[in-house]
Amino acid sequence: MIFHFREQFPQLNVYWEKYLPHMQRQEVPAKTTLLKEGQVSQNYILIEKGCVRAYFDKDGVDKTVQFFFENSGLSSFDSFVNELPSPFTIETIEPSVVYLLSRTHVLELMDELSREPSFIQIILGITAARHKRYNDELVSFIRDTPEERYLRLLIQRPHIVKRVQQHYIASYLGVSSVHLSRIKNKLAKGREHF
Amino acid sequence: MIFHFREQFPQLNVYWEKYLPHMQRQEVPAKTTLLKEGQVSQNYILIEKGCVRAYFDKDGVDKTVQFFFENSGLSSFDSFVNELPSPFTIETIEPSVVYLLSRTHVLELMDELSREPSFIQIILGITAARHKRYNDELVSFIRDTPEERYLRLLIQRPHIVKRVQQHYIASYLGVSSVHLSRIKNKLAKGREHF
DNA sequence: CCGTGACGATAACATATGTTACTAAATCAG
DNA sequence: CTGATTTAGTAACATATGTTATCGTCACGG
Repeated sequence: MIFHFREQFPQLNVYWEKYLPHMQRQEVPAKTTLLKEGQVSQNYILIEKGCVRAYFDKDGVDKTVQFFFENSGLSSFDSFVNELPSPFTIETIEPSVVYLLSRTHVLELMDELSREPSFIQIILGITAARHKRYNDELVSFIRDTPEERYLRLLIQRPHIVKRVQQHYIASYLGVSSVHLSRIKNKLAKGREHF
Repeated sequence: MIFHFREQFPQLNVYWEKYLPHMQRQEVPAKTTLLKEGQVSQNYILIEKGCVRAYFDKDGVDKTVQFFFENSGLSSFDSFVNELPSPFTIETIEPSVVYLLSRTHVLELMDELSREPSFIQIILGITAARHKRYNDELVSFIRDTPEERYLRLLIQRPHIVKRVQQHYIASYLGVSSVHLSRIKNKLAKGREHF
């Protein structure tokens, strides 16, 4: 779906730096669409500054799938690799600075990378990490109530809650923004006995 | 999480057949636990006949994650590979015939397999297919109502609905069995105008 | 053949969540 | 700076879903 590995695999930074001259730098305001649902992803996106979300439309309602922050890279995986219509939109949440690297250059980079002795380990590591992330997300949807999912987010990834507007958080948790307000209210009441 | 690839990668059958002598055949009744949540998975499981489900316990309630049928193999992936406690239980739904292949032999098999020229393609293919499956499942949970998920199951994997008891289906869809009854009832009423 | 238990349907009620509308505060654009 | 837009909170009501209890059917073992 989406992959981002710069922060997990710093040994790759040398490659990114080598390809910097081929990247297109963009300063964009909030709510800028970087890739539209239904279009073919042409660029791998690296975030230098700011914050981005991936979402798709269901009967006119946004469904947020994931958030991305500085020093991470992403693409609509299947769309980018196989030149298929992307199943979701990628849009900035804050004013951001991003670098775009075209498919051609990414393929070149991959080709170089494949000569790296630890290529298999890197690919397997990336794959396993990505798999674990999606899997944990799925299990959380199956197992947890929205309130539990919110608490988990607060504990495990508090920067997201601090930084992202609440209606996006609600959309990510799978509830309406009204209901997220209720959840927060209920949790606050639970704490006020102290 | 769980992987099963025999049906998708028939070119691997020669390997399974070679290791048949090392497999332990078991005929077991329905509701037999093959691997218990919290224990370390010691065997890769191949289903010759019957039907199996993976589930975990949440506050005393079953949460079914996946179903498996004849000619597919499975394991609790992370548990089997990294010798960790399995996050879920694997249990037969019907009287079944299964073959168990121990970790030692699976590792031997993998070692042989890695000399196969198309090893990378096979691994990537397996990984990509597995990733797509989990991803589709996650998207369905985010996007669809339980009723839509049930319709999707009816259309895309009708054999599951035909073969598996309804409370397991309900658990898999993420609703109570009472509510699944309501959904079926509502759908039946929608159709009775014809 | 009978009793027992598993299964699915249904009803009644409880709780969770969505929807709409309104308000106040914060943020943005000119 | 100021009006317009965005955002978060709240209330009231509607719908979805869970829980418990009951019932009829069916399969199975004694």
